[in-house]
Amino acid sequence: MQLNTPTKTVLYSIEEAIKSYRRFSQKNISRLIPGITVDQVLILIIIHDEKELTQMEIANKVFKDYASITRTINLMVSNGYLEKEDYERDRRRSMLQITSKGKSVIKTLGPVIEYNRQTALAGLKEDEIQQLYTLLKKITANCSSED
Amino acid sequence: MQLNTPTKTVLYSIEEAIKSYRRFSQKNISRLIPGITVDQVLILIIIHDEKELTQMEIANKVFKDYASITRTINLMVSNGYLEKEDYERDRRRSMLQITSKGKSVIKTLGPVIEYNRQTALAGLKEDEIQQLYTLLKKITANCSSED
DNA sequence: TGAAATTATTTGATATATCAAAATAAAGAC
DNA sequence: GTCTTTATTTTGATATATCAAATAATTTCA
Repeated sequence: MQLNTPTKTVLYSIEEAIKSYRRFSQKNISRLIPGITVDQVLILIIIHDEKELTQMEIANKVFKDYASITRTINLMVSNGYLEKEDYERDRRRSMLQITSKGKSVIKTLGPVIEYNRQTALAGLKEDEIQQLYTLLKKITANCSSED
Repeated sequence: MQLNTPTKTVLYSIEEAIKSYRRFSQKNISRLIPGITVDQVLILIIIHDEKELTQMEIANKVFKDYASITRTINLMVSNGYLEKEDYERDRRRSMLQITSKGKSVIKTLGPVIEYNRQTALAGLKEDEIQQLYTLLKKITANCSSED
C-alpha cells in the first residue's frame, strides 16, 4: 500500500494553519499577560458571554475532554481568574464567576485578540472566508457521522 | 471592548474541523491497532518516506516541539515500532529504523488512512479542495511573519 | 418511596505539549 | 589545536489530553 505523502493532503494544511495561528496568538497574548494560555482566555470569554454554562458545555465549546476542562478550570481558579460558587439548583455543578482579575484580562486582551484574528485573515475576502467556513463545516460533518 | 463571539469566527471552525478529523481518524485506527496514536502513525510514515531525517526535521513536519518529539519517539522505541541505531556521521543524532512491527502497522493501516482522508473530504470537489488549501496557506503565512 | 438509570464532575494513570535549561557533539575562528 | 559558537537531543517542571473508572447528585418510574 503506497500512501500519498501525508504532508501533502489538505488535512495536513488545516493542522498547519491552526497550529500557526495558535502559536501566533499565544505569543501576542503572552507579551501582554504572561502566564495565561489561549485556551484559558477563550474559556474566560465564553463564560463572560454566557454565564450559566456547565463545565460540560464549556468543554464541548472548546472541543476538550471533560477531565481536561476540570483541570484547566481548577487551575484558572488557583490562578485567580475564576471562582467557583455554590449552585443551588444542581449541587453537582458550581457557578463559575469571573473574578476582577479575570475581567481585566478580558479587557486588556480584547484588542490583541481582535488583532490576532484580523492579522490571521488578512488578505482574505469576505466571500473567501465564507467559502472556507462552508468547506470546513463539511469536513466536520463528514467526520462526525456516528459509526 | 466587546469581542465577537470567538465561536463564530472561521478560525474556530478550523479548530473544530481538525479536531473532528483527529478524533475520527483515531477511532478508526484504534479499531485495527489499539495503542497507537494518529501522530505516531504519521511519524512512522514520515520516516518511512524519508529515511535519514533528524528528530528536529520530523518535529517540524508534524508541528511539534523538539522535546515532545524526543519523548514520543522514545515511547515508540519502547513500544517496538522504532529502533535507534548509531549514526556515524553525527554522533549527536541516531539513525531511526522502522521495525518489522512498525512496518506491519503501516501496511495494516494504509487502507484506513486512505479511508479516513476520503471520508473527511467526501463531497468536496477538486477545485474546492484546492481553494481550501490556498486559503489555509494564506492564514499560515499571515501567522508566520517574524515579529 | 426507593431502586435503577442518568447526568455532571472528578480522579488516576499515562501520554503529550511547552518553555527553559542542560548535555553533547560538530563546526568555525583564530 | 584550543576556544567559541552553533546544532541536536535530552531533561526538568508544569500544564494539558485522553480513557477508564469513581463520586456524587439528579431524575425516572415501578
